[in-house]
Amino acid sequence: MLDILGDMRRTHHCRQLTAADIGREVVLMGWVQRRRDHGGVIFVDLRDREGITQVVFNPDHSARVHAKAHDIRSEYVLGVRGTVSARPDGMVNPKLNTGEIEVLVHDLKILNDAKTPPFPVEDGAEVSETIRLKHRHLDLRRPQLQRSLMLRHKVGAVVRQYLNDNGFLDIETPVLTKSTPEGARDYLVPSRVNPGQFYALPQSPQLFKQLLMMSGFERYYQIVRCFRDEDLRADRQPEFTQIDLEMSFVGEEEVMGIAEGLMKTVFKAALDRDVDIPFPRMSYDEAMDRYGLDKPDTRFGLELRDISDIVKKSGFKVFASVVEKGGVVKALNAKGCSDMSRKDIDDLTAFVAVYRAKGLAWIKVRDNEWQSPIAKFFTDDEKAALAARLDMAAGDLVFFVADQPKVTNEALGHLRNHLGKKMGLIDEGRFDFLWVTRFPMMEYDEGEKRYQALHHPFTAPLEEDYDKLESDPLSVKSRAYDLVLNGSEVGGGSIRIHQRELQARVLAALGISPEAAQEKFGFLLDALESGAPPHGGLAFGFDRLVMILCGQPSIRDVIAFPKTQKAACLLTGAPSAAAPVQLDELSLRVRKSTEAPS
RNA sequence: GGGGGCGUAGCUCAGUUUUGGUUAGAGCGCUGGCCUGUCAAGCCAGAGGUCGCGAGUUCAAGUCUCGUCGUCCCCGCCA
Repeated sequence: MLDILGDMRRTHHCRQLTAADIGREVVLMGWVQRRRDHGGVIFVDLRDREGITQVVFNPDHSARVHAKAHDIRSEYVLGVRGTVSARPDGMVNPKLNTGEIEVLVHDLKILNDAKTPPFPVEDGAEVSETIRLKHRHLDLRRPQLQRSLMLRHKVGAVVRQYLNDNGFLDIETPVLTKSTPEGARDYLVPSRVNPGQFYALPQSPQLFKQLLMMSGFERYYQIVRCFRDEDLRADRQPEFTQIDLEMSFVGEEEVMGIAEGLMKTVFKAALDRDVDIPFPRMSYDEAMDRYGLDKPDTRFGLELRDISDIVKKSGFKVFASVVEKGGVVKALNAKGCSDMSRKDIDDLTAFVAVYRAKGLAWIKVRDNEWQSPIAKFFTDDEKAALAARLDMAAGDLVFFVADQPKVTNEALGHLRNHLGKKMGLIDEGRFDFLWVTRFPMMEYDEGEKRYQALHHPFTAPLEEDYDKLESDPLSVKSRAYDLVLNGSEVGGGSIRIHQRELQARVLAALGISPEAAQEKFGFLLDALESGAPPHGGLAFGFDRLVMILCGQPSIRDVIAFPKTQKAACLLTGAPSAAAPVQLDELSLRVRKSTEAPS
């Protein structure tokens, strides 16, 4: 069979040729971005993954090739042989890297034709995501996605290089593994040879990497797929990728140091930017106090201020009674926003209502007075104290939320981010890293009436808090740390528990009985008795990190084949019904209403 | 599980409320013709519609009602 390429082999890619190549004979291969047929001369913008070069078919140069070029349409696959030529005077295209030259074609191979694409394959074309995902193979031809996925590759490559250089071993862990009913919902895989039994896909390789430390590998990493069967978001996919690492004989400093070096390396390689290390650190309590969230965006101020002490005895009963009941009143001062309309404020009230805030009080600071529905409730002393605490000046607009700490912080924390964007306070060119440390070990789950690990149950408590594990579990701080970048959690980890007795105490504090602990984590508890070294580690959200590096608003934009909000793949049609034969083999039966048509 | 937005030509949208009414429009793309320097090529002509789907109200539904499906954003959820 004759190879369609014949003797034609690519010599250059479509971003490579410059004025220095004028006169050379070259072969380019790629897709037709656009064809401009002037009846006489025909121009084709030829695109490959690197860029675009204009190729020219001139009847005076080769009538045969020119005639053939009439059949060319968008997205046809071409091989062209021709001579690199200077563009005529005044015809240079400054918008193209290769705009100084063009290739005058004397040999054309149409390697494949193509149907008219359902949407233009180019950046800036506003096409619905549904259509794009249905034809993802075409969507992926767009330069933006090509750049993003190439950057993703580059980041992965430098991560591996950096970790290899620092003594980490890339070790694979199972994908078909054991369900750990703590935490997120598992994806389950039925076992054919064990009827009625299921594997779970890993939510992370957490326990395996700890076991590898116990096995003596000392430094482990993996760029690894993780699975969580929870509802999707712009930054959450059911399968996602982590840069997962673990180290033995270390404390927080060593793990954070490796992570900082890794980020520095990545930012240099990906964006040619120098980031300052070490990164600043902030305790969880301070983050909540100043920003209301455990992942503060530190690129702008607009910090929250607790004013509970000032208003607890005020005539404004809403504030006073919230403080009375153990809640907090916090405020943020939107400097210079006093011209905000009533509708704007109503919209913001609706915005915080999403986070369960029952209202949003406000004060507009005018030259000589406060314009506010609540100002009349405060004494002159209280007003003076508020003005001082909140740095109120003419032109300011101050917002207040009064509720239980969780609600107040969450509402104002998100309002802060919202206003930060709206008021243009964020320098988009900035990358602010922040370590958030000293997380609480656990929180109380009102719904399930029990304590839950904030991080995960294998996180070590601070040594000084050991004795409070039973008596005052909510006050116990952990040796966990999250890495926050521009208000987004990009990584998290901890020093782990490496002593069986302590692990048993923590599991007990979480309300897990010794029997249940043995059943779920027995293999870990056993391993902890066999000489487990002190160890700790960290995992980065690879997709999120690449998303930020690419300046994209969704991780779907940095994943080749992402899923929709209903966890469907529009390209392949997954998920789909299973054939009755398959279900039989797996000893499964599906409810009638959802059965596959047979 | 809940709240909100969107669904009309291949694509992006207008038309949908105020006011249900004959033949549903535009731009881009596509097809054909003309055209030898364009790069958002130009000029002329043309084709292209299950108004997401299903019921209902009505003399009459893209438009009103109910349901349903898909998609996006958010809350819950995501140790």
